[in-house]
Amino acid sequence: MARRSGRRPGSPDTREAILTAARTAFAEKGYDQTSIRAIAAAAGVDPALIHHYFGTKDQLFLATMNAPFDPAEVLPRIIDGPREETGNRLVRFILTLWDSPAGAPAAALMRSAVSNEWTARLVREFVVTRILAHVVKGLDLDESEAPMRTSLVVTQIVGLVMVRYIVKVEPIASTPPAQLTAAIGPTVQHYLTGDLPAGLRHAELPARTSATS
Amino acid sequence: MARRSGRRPGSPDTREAILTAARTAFAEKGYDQTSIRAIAAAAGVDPALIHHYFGTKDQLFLATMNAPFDPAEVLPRIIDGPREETGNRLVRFILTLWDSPAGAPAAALMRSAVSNEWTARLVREFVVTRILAHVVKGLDLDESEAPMRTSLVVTQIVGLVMVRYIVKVEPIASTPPAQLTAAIGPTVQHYLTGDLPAGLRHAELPARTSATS
DNA sequence: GTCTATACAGCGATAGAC
DNA sequence: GTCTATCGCTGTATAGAC
Repeated sequence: MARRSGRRPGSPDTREAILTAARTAFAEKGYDQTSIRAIAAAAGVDPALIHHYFGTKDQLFLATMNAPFDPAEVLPRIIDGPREETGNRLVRFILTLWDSPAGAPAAALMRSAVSNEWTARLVREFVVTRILAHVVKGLDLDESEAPMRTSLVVTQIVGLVMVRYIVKVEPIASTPPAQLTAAIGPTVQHYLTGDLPAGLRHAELPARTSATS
Repeated sequence: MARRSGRRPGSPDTREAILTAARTAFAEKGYDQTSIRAIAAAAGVDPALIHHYFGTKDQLFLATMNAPFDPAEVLPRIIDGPREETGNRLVRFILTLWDSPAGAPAAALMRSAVSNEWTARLVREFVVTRILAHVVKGLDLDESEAPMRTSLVVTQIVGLVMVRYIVKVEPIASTPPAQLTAAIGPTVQHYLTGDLPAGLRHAELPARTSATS
């Protein structure tokens, strides 16, 4: 948890020091803007050691992504409970995740997904399939509506995360989780189980736009 | 509009060629990931010419930002009309802006704001103050509620833009603007004029979180 | 195991020849 | 006006000495 401060010659847990330094660095700057040298400096080790332990920069990034949380253990906290409060539980889960140490890899992933194609794919598969797919599945929705409902939920969640943790716009960045949940949870709930406007109920997506002005 | 393809020795409108190439490059890669050399190659000019015309890379970026649209001309399209449909008009405006050529600078700004501090400030001031502040002002809201309502709107708008234009998650990325407006407009409307949960009605933001788990 | 030294590529920016 | 050449810097990655 604590960042390595001084020099650490001959430390046995150099590997862990590199990992934690890499986590915070990636979380703050994103993948592209984080240099191996900077990670090495923060960890108090030599840059060459990083390559020695983890190989390439990509492999190091993936190593920091491992085991931020266990989906099987955490999913019930979103799924179990009254159906009408799934939105609240989802928002609350997101906020507690990001406010915890496990939020650092998530921040890194978000920051990197914007300018990096393969991390963007990681986001889609990780967040969408590993979390939201299970949540939606437990709500016995019309299967043809599920993708659109999921996407709408993603817009609200991604926007919340971006504004609160990445761009840090006030007052959202300083609002307590409980109140934020009360404000945004109902929106997510509506996207999950509320009425969808006619036309996007089913997955019929016309190639033409009808009215834009 | 069309990207310069071949070589253009001695062209009189080299400046414009550079600008359009820069716009699309910044829009696709963001500020940091776009190199002067890449822009020059796309425009079919020499890298040194870019410095000659625009000075530094920052100045070139700012030059591409100029005049995507005129707020004074476009704001009435959001403000004028029934108060209960302001959310719809706002979402529709965002979608038409981003689907138009003027969306390229906006995309560049969004992509860059994530990893770049001074472009993030640009986003906050440009989008929030130059657009949303005027919209909110026209709704005769409780002044103490305005910042929180604006922030909530920003979460939904930013999320929509991120999912549709930056990360391009389906089916949102392919949904016609009209149907997207119908789905998300009411959310924005609710954040603007709907009931806020007790506790964040006013700007009293306790430093402690009350209940997170 | 750990670190010094360095190879190699790409960046923004500048000077100056044509 | 346009382009060649180059400087100074930073990045990843590797080879090899201790």
